[in-house]
Amino acid sequence: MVAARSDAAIEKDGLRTMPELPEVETVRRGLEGVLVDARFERVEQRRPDLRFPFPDRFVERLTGKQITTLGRRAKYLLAHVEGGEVLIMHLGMSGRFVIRHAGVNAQKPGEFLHENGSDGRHDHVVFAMSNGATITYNDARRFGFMLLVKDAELATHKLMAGIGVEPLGEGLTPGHLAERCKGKQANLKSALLDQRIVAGLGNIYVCEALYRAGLSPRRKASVLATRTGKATSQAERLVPEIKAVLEDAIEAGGSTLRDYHAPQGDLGYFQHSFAVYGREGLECARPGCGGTIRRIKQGGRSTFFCPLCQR
DNA sequence: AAGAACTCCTGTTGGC
DNA sequence: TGCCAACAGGAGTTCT
Repeated sequence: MVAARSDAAIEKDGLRTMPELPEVETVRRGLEGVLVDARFERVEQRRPDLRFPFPDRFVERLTGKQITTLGRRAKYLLAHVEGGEVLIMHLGMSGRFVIRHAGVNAQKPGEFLHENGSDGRHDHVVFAMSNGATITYNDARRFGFMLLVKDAELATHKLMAGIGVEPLGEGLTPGHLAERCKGKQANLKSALLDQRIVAGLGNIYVCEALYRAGLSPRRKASVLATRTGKATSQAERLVPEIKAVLEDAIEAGGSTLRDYHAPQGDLGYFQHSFAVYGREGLECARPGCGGTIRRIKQGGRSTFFCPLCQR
């Protein structure tokens, strides 16, 4: 439970963040080098389901196939494979990939996969690639999943069809937010978590973006739009902060990858420091504010914010 | 129709 | 010290 961790523990280990857009993008970059152009030499599926059942003939449909590209949409990883199918992968809450390179840190028989004490019992899928790399998908909570769909059906697949704009693309503008939030009675927090409005934001980065923008998570989403649906100053303020907080996090994840010389390629969890998330009871970091970070529940989830400078 | 509540899961944490 | 309930949350599903 991140929020209740002691300051000392946070100081020592940093916060472990759930996979939101920046984490998924970092995982994508980490996997790209070992997946793209390689073939699945062996695919091991160790249980019938994760969050959803694995696709029919999952192993057979991948084995021997070459991966052409590894993309990302919202929090989904999209591996296009030879033969016209796309492997859709979602990390859920606790999903991670561990990369082992041939001759460097290849797994020996009976060896524990993780240095963190895990005994490998949550290692659900293993990809042995033609380049010698072994990629293991580990997911304790099994909120993640893998699906296979035809290339041509990806765009209309029900998981993809309704997804909103990519926040780092040109689609996220104050005008877009205004249009989608006009008249919306739900609070700002819920609206920004809604994947149909903006893709890839999760609990943490919504809290952080609202903090940076000085907007209260309790305000109605309709604050972003005028009566005629034009962007308000609040929307103008929020959009650049959403982009900035995500870019900062991707940059931090990038440093994690660059600094990664250790034998364990554990992709999926990165240590960040946040301005509000997990900081209940601590002083607001905004110069001159002096407020105290509060935690409230919105939609059953924790929201962290400063009641003094977020209005 | 929009929005809230419920559901899946397991490791970690805090209270007693 | 051990036991157990509460909690973390993405997102599909079900409810109001």
